[in-house]
Amino acid sequence: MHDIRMVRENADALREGMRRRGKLEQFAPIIDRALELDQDRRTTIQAVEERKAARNTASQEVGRRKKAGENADDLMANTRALGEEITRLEAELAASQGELDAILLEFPNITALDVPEGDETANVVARSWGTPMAAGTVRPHWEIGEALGLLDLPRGAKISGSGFIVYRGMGARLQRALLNLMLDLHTQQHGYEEAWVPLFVNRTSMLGTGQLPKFEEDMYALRDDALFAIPTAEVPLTNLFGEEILDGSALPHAMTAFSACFRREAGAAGKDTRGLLRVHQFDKVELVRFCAPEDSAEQHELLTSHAEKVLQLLGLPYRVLLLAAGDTGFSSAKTYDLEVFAPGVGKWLEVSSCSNFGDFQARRANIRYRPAAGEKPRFVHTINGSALALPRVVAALLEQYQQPDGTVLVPEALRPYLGTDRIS
RNA sequence: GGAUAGGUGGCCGAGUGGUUGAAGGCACCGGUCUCGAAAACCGGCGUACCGGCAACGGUAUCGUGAGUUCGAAUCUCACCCUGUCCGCCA
Repeated sequence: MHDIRMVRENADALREGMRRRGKLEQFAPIIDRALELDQDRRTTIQAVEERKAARNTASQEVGRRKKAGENADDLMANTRALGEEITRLEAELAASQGELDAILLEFPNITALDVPEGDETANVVARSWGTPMAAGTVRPHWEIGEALGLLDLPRGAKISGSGFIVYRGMGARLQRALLNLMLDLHTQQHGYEEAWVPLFVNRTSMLGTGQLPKFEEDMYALRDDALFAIPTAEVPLTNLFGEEILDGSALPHAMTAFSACFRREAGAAGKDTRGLLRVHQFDKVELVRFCAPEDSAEQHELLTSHAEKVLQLLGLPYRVLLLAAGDTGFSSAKTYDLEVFAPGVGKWLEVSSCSNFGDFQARRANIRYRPAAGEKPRFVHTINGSALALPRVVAALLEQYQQPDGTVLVPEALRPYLGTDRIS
């Protein structure tokens, strides 16, 4: 969410931000409307507060007179009239304010200056690691998974629907092994505090991180309770400190959590849906960092390197994409996608998205910090990223480490967790 | 799910419908004292919005939202949350 003062005093910066995302046409009239509503709102606030001040003064005088046994009927009539006017003006104010609030929640974040303009064709490979195998030299993961009894997609579809995976045998254990590897790495080597969080959260939390109001159709919602299934642990982790003022000396603060993630993928039907490429429920280890604004660029690089470290340990060649403005997520100011190469399907698969949100989420969720005792609270910056999302890592792993005899070699770092050096 | 007791500032804790943003204490910050520290004493100390270059002024805020009233932390209603007891349950 953007500061209404920024919109008011620097509407051009907001327009420029929307232009870089390729959305100026869509948002220009809404920006104008916001400015208009802000003007209305401030005019009405002044009118309301002027009358409230008058009422407060008069009411106190009523009290004084009554205590002294004097008559106050005239004052009371006067104040009653003021009250009616206040009621009317407040209704006006609520209308302007309500529309303005709704609009402010609709603007995406303004991307950072070093983010390239344009749509996804303007994405930039920032760096890469390892040498990808030639595409098409090995079988796709769904064939390997079925042959080794790791995946049972038909039964997943039977009990839940397409896009719901059943892992079996070493396939199931592989989930556990990967999660433990990642959590151990981040808590023991990278300094993250581990959390275990609810999978269902309320509407306020979903608004706080920016999933709502725009993307409600992508979320699973419960029928009888006002709760949503989380699409990522980013939601509970970030909202943990909503409405709080953190101690500046405790920043940056880093949290990690494993969670199941639920996504309806409403707009993605039929696109890259085979095997493990796009599923409705998956496990993921998430990293979140809270920091002071001046540190966020550096903290973003640090978090991204933590996610990369997992791929390096697993020996999976990957590239780091700096997303162009038009491809950058709604709440994000700057995003690196980590893509791992899956030689069986012959594609780069997104396994992590590491974003710097600036104060965008912090404003929505009201997460602040006090730089030092006696100083004013400021909004924190939030940064998060997957490290990593499991299904596509599993896909790449099976394909990359497939052997001519059909078995799958286990990368060194994973062996203690999986309890074997080969899946057969 | 039923019954019952509660939700006041960073924390604890007063508060009769009328100068209550809210006593008191703790914590914190600054100062005096001291070689230094502690203690003691003095002063300061929530957040947000509106107006103003600023000084400052105004408004709101006692779980949330409505309502009664000239006026609500205080009265009414609904909801949320917490404690306790009962029921159910992995």
